[in-house]
Amino acid sequence: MEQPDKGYEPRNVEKRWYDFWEEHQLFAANESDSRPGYSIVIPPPNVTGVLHMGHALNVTLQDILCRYHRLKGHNVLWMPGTDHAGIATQNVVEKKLAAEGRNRHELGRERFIDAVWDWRKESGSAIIHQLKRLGASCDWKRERFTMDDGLSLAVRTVFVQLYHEGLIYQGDYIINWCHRCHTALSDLEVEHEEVSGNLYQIRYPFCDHSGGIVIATTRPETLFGDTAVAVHPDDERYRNLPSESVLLPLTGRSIPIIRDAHVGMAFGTGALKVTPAHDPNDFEIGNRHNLPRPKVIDDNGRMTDCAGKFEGMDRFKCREAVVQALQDQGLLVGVEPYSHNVGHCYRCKTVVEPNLSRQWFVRAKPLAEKAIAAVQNGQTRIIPEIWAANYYEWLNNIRDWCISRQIWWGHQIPAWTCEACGKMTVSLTPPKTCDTCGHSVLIQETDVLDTWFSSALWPFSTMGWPENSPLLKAFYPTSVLVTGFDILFFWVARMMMMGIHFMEDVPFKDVYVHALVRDEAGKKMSKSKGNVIDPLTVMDQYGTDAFRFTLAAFAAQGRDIKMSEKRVEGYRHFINKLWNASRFALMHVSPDSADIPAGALTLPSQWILSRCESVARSAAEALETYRFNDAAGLLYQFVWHELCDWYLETVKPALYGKEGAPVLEQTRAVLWRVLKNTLICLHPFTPFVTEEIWHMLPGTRGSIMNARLPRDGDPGFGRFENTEAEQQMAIIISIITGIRNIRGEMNLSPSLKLNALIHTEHSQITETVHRHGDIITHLAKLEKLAVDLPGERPRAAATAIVEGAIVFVPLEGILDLAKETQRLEKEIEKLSLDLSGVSRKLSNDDFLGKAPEDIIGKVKAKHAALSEKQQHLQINLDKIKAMI
RNA sequence: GGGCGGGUAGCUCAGCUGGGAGAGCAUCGGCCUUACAAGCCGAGGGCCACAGGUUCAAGCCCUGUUCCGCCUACCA
Repeated sequence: MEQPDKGYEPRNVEKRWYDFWEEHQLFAANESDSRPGYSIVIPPPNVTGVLHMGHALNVTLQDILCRYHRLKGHNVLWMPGTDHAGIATQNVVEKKLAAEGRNRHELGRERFIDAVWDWRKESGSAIIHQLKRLGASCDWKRERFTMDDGLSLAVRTVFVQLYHEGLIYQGDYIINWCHRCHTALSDLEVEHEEVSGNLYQIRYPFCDHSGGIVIATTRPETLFGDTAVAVHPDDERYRNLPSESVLLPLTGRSIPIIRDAHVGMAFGTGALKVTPAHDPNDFEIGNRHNLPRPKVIDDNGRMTDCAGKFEGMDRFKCREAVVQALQDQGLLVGVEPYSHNVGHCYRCKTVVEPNLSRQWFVRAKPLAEKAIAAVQNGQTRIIPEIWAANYYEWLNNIRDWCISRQIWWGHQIPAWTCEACGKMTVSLTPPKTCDTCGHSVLIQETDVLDTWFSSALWPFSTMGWPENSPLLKAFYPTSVLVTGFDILFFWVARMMMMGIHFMEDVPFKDVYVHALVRDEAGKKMSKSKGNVIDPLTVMDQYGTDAFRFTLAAFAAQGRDIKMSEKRVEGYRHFINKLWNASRFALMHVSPDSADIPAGALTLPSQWILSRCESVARSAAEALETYRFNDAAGLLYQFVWHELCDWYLETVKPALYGKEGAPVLEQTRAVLWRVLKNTLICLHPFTPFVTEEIWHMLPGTRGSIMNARLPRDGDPGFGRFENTEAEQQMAIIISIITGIRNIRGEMNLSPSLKLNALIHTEHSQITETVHRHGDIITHLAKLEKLAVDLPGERPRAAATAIVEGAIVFVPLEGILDLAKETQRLEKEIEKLSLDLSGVSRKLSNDDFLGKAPEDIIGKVKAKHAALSEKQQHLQINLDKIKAMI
């Protein structure tokens, strides 16, 4: 005989339903739909990428939002796509070539770019498949790529317009140069890292070779590019110098001593070597003093002819050699260990060199001002708000954005230089003639644009801009951008700038900034550290739903999420619990269960319906405010500890009871309704298992994705909310728990039937026990249950005190008197501690005079309850003691 | 140098506008009870980093100290 599945097996289920969703186009947005629109553009993963934890969190949160809004009845667009990731991708393909013993220079630009496209074709969709594994409900038919024709047109259009508006310019400036990637980098693409090096003190002698000025540097090899020594204008030490110039060591070149306020008098000797071509400050100083700016390190990291006999030497080798030479000549005054920050390439970690070169820049200030204003005036909300401060900070101090890169893979800058007059023509398409002189031979700029330039246009370029497309009309601005804080500046701020400039509206109404996923120890996951947890492995092992639920439950954490498989395992148990509870429910419900028959519902049914509606509402509220963890927690608590622990247990007698009884039909109907609504509420978090159960649930048709959330505004929603039922159920639960507690503490076998007597003065309790005593009898495994006004107490009884009542479990003959004495004493001690705290408050006139009424009332009630409880226990304790 | 976040149970973390300290995991005890041992029932466990302050009342607000982490920066 075929055994039913004991546990939930996600493997086949996930594949099956994902295919089903795609097949039925359930992810498709419709630009001519009248329903309220909801849109998200995905942060495009790099084409080189493989799914990591960061993607998993980011994509899961977006998917939860999209699925939630679909269940709300919205017309949802989740725009997917990938990023060409200029330097990163070029590096990957170059590495591949290197493995074959080739390099891009042999191939030439065109063939190299073809090779990159080929590579993208064969492996670029890996990341997309992995997103699908996660359940991502993107509208895949609309998938875009930052280098596809449409987006490339958008890039050129933006470039041309900004150029003509004077917001893009070309100029000679100090930029960050990576010798390995052989390109300029923007300031953001440089990672500063503390490195321990040396601070060298070098004497620059006066021209008569006497004395001199001692300067300090961490990069002695750059001295060949020095064109001055600078001191502070107010520095007394350098007031009357024997000479106004010094000899540059190892060269014999004479350089002037200049006065510039940039120099810090307190640092070292207060004298600074000025190397305009290789240091941003020195560059500024050089400009102020009209100094020449010779380059001493070339684009490959080797010394130029300026370095004399060191020409051609590697920059770091040269450093050693220069130090040695200086020492030989007695010009090295001192060396001290010095730790300082050094810039590294964010892609290949090579030490970057500040380097003078001709680059393209975006004038950022005017764009930034509007981006700041848009957040200040609430057009875009940043959530959590704390990140707005970082956003302002960066934009307020923004510097011009270096957008040109000396690589091949990317959008080639649409600028052409005239062979005849040397003037620039910037145009959407290759110009036939020079704008200035009309000459017809023009050469295109070889540089490509920073990858983030095209990313900055993503919210509107993907929707068809520069066309005024129906998609833009329907879905721009997008509802929310979900992203990690690591790209707040790289991406979010720049999308804001570009969106406002070109669309005259912000790109998104909300920005939800989530944490970064780290390993168990809180370290960044990286291949080199070997601490990477692969999301695919986790999904294989625990199922995608369990993984997604974990991510959602973690989403609240501040800046870090420490991922551990242990946690995922816990949530796998939850998925399995849901699975088993559903299996149980499915044994009892039928298509006829869809309508709840007229007639009074049993208390547990009233209660669970009330709870279900309340949880649905709270979970929805949590999602509306991006409190993913709260929503997940509410549903978890409800399913496990209310639906399973209490409701399913209370209704078993009815479900296994007499066929045809009204209570049976009723219970089946309630079970059906609660299960159905629970599945819908859970679906955004755990799409696969809920879809699977949905199809097993009689009376449902089609995909759960077409269902509607139970929520405010629905006809009939709220009609089951019932505070009285919740109160009565709370009484029953506390009585049962009290009796179970006695059983546990006394080590009484679960199979031993007990009697219980409840003393209470509260008619609500008396009535509840009278009407629903069967539930207590069943779940506390009682033989007899009675309720009475307080009076004669049974002999040798264990006691449980609950709010407003006292429960006796007579244990004549089996009560361990010593044990019960101990238990009661411990309990009383705990109570007196609580009680003394409360009493202190009530005897405090300040408290009584200043605290609000409701608080005082609460404390008084608390006091009464505690002392009543203590009294009861004390009486019992005395009684037991008398028996010993 | 500037800024930000965090220090709550053994572990990982919740704790919203101040009003009786929570969850999951782990631990201990009892249960194969007919959806589930990936389970059920129960228990123990916290000077909420430290020191002050504001308040009738502080995990929460203010000040300082300390430890950890991150971001940012042109002192060579």
